Amino acid sequence: MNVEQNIKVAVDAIVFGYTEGKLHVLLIKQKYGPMRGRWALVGGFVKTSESLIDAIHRELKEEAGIVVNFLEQLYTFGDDIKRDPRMRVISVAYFALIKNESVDLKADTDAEDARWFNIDELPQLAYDHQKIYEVAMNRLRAKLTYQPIGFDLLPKEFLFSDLENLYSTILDREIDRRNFRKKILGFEMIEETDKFAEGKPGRPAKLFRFNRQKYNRLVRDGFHFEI
Amino acid sequence: MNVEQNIKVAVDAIVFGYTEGKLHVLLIKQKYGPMRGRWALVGGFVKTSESLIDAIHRELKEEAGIVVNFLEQLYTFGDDIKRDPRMRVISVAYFALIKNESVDLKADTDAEDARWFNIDELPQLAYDHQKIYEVAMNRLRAKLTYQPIGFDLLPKEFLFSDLENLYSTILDREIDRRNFRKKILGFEMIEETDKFAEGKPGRPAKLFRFNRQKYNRLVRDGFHFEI
DNA sequence: GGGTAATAGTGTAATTTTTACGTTAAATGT
DNA sequence: ACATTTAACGTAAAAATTACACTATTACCC
Repeated sequence: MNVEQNIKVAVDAIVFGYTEGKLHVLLIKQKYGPMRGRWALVGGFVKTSESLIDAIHRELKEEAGIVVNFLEQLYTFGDDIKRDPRMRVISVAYFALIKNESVDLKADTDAEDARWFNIDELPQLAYDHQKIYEVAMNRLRAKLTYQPIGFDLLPKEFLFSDLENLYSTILDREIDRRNFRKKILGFEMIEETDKFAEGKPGRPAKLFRFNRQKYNRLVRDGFHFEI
Repeated sequence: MNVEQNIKVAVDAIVFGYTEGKLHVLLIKQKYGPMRGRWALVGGFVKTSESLIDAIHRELKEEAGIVVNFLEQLYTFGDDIKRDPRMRVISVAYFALIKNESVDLKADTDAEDARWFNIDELPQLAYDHQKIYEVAMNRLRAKLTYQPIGFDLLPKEFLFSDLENLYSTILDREIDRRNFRKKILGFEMIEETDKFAEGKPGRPAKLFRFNRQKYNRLVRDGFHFEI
């Protein structure tokens, strides 16, 4: 069978990280092509015999040298025929979260540079990547309230104040410390460690750990996370 | 620029309808190709200069002669390299709802037949369409609880008992009639008409109407629908 | 070593939301 | 007129959410 169609398929990933109390996005400076010099999401063309998920994993490794912590399909952008000026390209966008501790960015052939940008200081983005970013921010905010993805942005062991801060930063609203703690602890999916934070003024805070097994068990039994 | 890639892009729509208290899915009997004789979702290849959304609207019209009431992207299926045995095809799947009153199915060139199937009596589906159906059912159930999409499956004017029935059928759980009515009416987005149901035993029921403008206004003001 | 500044940690009462539940109302068919 | 069928409705108990302020533990400075 011969299908008369000339559409190329790309994958792009929007990767969020959280450092120093701020949300960041990973961008790659384009080395070639019509968007040379502009910053863009991690991404590239899918190979003919490669699954979409393999393609995005490959690009994350090639362009930034990272392995992410959470990854899911976001949306497929294919309504703007001219989103790539060279030819018809549709992009299957992925949404990713990474614990910043695990990040060691390394630029590679396709990219002149890979960098984290504070979301309040994003440069002008290539292609329709600004649109993808906006869809992703909405997904992040929505998802944060009904799935425990905040833990995928924090180190394995974290402070309650960090978690609280992450929520109030991303959701952009104040959170009552006591009620928040009560609620989260009530879920019984995070555990105290016997370690304490060091090098900060004030009373040292306990470190906590998210127990994904416990969470999965709860979900199996019909539990629904909700902030 | 020349990209070495030979992937074809298709769109498929899973269309839900609700008639006689049962949920139905629209299927097309394949006339040609490797799945000849099998039932499949509405769909086909995207044209090179056609947006994805135009493509799915075109297929819905060509293959079934329908205009749907609600349409959104569901997921892009592209991880199974052999989902189409002929060549590499990825499918951008759409999720659609239709008021059955407006349905007048007409088969066309690509399809030998277009038919509604009760979801409890689905035939074996072509390609990976069973998988798409399952993802869509999950989306339908989830979405029903946090967006007023039930109204997109009912006639413009409907009975409370129909709405209640729709919810308990799709969510597969019992619903307390009084609490349900109280909650829905409390949202102030549906209106009484001065008409009554006819031709049924028992006390005649009032017909109601969903007011989308009111709903949109509520959403603008921060309202969140939730059953 | 005592005071101050900084962050961590905790409980209770009021309000709101959700749940559970039974009786009367209006029509049709015999 | 009476039996059957579905519609319509309100209240009390329970649960969840919100609002709110003080004590605890450390480091630093004098």
